[in-house]
Amino acid sequence: MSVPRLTPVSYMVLGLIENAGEATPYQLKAFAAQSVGNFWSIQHAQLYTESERLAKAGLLDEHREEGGRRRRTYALTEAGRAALAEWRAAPATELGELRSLGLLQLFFGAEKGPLARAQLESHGRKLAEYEQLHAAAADWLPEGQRLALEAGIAHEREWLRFWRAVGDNQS
Amino acid sequence: MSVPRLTPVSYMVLGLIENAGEATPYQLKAFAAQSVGNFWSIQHAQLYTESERLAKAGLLDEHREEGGRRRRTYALTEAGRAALAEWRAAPATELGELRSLGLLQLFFGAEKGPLARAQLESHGRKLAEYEQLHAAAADWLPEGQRLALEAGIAHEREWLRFWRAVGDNQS
DNA sequence: GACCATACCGTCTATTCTGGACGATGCAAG
DNA sequence: CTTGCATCGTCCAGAATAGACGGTATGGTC
Repeated sequence: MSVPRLTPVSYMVLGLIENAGEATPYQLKAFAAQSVGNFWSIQHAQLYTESERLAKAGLLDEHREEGGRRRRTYALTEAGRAALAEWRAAPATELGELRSLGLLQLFFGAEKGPLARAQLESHGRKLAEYEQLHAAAADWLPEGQRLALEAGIAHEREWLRFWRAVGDNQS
Repeated sequence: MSVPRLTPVSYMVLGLIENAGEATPYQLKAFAAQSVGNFWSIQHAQLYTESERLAKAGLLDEHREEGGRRRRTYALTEAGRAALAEWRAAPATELGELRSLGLLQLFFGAEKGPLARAQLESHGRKLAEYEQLHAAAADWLPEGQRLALEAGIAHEREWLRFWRAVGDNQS
């Protein structure tokens, strides 16, 4: 019940469980993989440890299957709901970081041509994936999730512009 | 001399030291803060541990002041130079992640107005900083570094577009 | 109804990274 | 000479990562 530090990952878990009503860590993994994981990925193992941690802190309610796999299913407690609401109500001012390996290589003087080609390939693929997702899901997705997806699309387009420019004026 | 896993941070340290010729971790911290740290930040403590690790691996040469602060100064060895070159020659295909706390809050249903305002403020500030840096340094910066800065600027502009749109069509 | 392949699911370990406290040294102004 | 600030380095607890490993359920096939 003691309240440990809540990290972005904590809120991710709380938020995902709020969306789902209740879920096992394994299910969270699947939800995350095709949504929030696209811009904030985490290790699957962490979903297990984080859920447990949040349960210990009284923010999640845990109950476990009797037989078989003994799956743990989690749901929000009132305290969990409150913590999530409180976090949402305090707009973040922090900025993300690009953390692009390709950009790092460029920064340290890698050859532009091959690097641009490699990155264009990857970003092109990712953009196509996002666009397909958007076409399929845009009108039933909650607005925040749709907007997040659109942010992802916009940044992928920006990366394509960028690497195209890098690749063009090189040899 | 055994070669441990080299991480992006390893190459960052190697690259920074290559730029500087030789440097103490404390100096690296200063270099990083105003350049590569803008898109791939690390803890200052890690510069000390990573330098030591790389020295143990034979990629850096370490020598220590006799008196006073007993600063350690590092320089690339041949092996270090080679490792860096090898890394640069293998173009990364990985993609970065947005990892924006604000986007996370939006995803999970935070109110758009206040969030957009907070983010616009932060991104506006950052963009101004980048633009000033670009104006001051664009023509003497190595090309890769200049391009990285321009990537940062472009993405900040994209964020501003995005959060403006989010803030506009809200209540 | 034994078997096998394959999906489903959870845990574990080693290592790295983060956040931030803490403390020491050096320098300059009063 | 002492006080205050910048410089500089170390340390620790806890969070996160990478990925190996192992167990459980399911549904064919022979």
